[in-house]
Amino acid sequence: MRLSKYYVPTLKEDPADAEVVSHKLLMRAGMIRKLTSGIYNYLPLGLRSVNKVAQIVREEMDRAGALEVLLPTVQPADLWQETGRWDYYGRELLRFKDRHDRDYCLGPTHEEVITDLVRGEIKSYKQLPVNLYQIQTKFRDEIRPRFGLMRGREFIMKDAYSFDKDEEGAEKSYFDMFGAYKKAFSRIGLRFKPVQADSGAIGGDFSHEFMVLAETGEDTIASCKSCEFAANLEKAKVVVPDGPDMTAADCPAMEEVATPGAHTVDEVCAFLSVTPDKLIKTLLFVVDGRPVAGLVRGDRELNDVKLRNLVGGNEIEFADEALVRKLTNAPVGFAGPAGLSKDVPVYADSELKLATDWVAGANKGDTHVRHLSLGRDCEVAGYADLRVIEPTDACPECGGEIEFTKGIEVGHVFKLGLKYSEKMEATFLDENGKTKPMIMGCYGIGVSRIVASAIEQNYDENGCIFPPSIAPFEVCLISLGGKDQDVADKAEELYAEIMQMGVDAAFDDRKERPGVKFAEADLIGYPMQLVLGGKGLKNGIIEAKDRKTGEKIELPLDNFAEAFAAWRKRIWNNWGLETN
RNA sequence: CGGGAUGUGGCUCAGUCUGGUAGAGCGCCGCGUUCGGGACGCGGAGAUCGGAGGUUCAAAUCCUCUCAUCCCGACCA
Repeated sequence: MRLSKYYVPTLKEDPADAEVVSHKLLMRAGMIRKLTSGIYNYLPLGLRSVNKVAQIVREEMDRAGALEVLLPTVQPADLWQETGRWDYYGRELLRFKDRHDRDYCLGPTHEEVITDLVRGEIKSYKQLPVNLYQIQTKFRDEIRPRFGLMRGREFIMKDAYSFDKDEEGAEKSYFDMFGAYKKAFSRIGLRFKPVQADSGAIGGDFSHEFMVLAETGEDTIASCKSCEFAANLEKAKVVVPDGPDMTAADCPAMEEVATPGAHTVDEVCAFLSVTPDKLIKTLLFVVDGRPVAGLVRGDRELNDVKLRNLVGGNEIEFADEALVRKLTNAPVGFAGPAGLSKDVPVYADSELKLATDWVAGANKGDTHVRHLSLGRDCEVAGYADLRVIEPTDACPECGGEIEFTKGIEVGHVFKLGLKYSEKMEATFLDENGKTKPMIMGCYGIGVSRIVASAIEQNYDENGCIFPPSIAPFEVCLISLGGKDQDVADKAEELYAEIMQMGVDAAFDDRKERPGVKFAEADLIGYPMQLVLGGKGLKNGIIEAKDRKTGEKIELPLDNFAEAFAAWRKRIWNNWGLETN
């Protein structure tokens, strides 16, 4: 590709509305342009990267036996009504009507459509398993799109759906995808980690997220320094250290104490001169419309996903101020487990069994209680792991040390089970002629998000640093033959040679000053730069720069193809990649 | 949806408080010089100051409404 005939509108300054590096650099390198909030145009360079990611994903999906299809973006409401998601999915689902006043939506995901397709075609266990995937544009009307391609409303995603006749098959499909994902992300050249994720009502280890490790990630991962354990913060189990059950132990009679104006844990502690670990924090939630209370120690954080899963709910949110008043007869800040409305089941974090004589809210304005015993003074519906893991906690699998890292979710594998097949009657006849629902799994990869996360993980003050596997072009050949026709001619010759090798090259043959060419090559982040100048030509060499390390070497012009091939191989290898 | 902020040539911003003929840098076009890390000189084009209404002799500037975008929060594969 000749840059003189290409379209790369670079920017010298950061766009005003970009916050994160990937957004700034994608804009500055002329790869994307915003059309409207959360919706972007992909320019030639950006599209090339997206397509390269998609192609790697496609190859690994095919290799794993999945079959590519293409499903519509516009979906009829009645399918969504079948699964109940038309009502449940909420504002994120962009709905509209056609000229006949029929309801439609833009697909944020395709479980309904794929299940509908399969149920019409597959009737026998002999046709199973089947795994269908597509690479396509999704639309989710995010409450708050941000960070450029990282969290857009419209984005490109690969989604796959597997259908199996039994549990063993479903498990195999799941782990086949898990393996394919590892291969795909490795080939893309990103540092990533599969982590256990929340699988809602399904339970077990049948949900993993693939995280690209980057400082700027929105998610936090808890991982073990000594074993393989890694989990999303919301999923990470907390193991309570052994100790005697103190819920029935002796404790002075509970008494109320006035704590005027003390709402927060810190304020109460300061007022009563106790440490936060002597306090019980009582948090009121609404799960699927019903109130629930969760108890954790004053110095801990309650994990709402764990509480939601414990009570088997779908949607959990904090009780609003009015509800708190109704349930506790007090303003926010004075809720406690003792004397709470009987309509509210109280669940306590397991850790609370290990001590007694607590301080807690009194369900009365400006008042707390002390000497509270959970066994004596309140009714606890159950004890369970309810809190968020902390770096000081032990690894739940091996007891080792835990560390926290930031990550960007770029893939998710999930066992769906019968959720959709039952509701939509996607059934088949088994070996015994019995009708059974298919067992499903779904597997997503954020294709456009990967391009952004590659930049989040690899950039410097001069611009992007793309892995060669997904760079818009692997190499940029820069000709400094301004008025030196010999240089220009030789560059042409080299370009032809590189093209002949089948290498993806950009040829900077523009009439620009050298500084401009260098700066733009760095900004765009071609992993390899070849610079041919007058002096080099005279000395029979061309300069080769590794964008990642900045290392420059000289390649001989005699035998250029061979020297270049060897250098190129080294660059790929340094990224942990194989040349194709 | 709550809190905060911003809308001025293609881009980044000044000008708004204190109303008086719309600015700079970058980019773009032309000419010349320059040519190994985003050059320089000269000459140009390009803006109904987000939109609507109002106050005023006069509005980018003051008032009202509205739209859009961004940030924080809640939310989210």
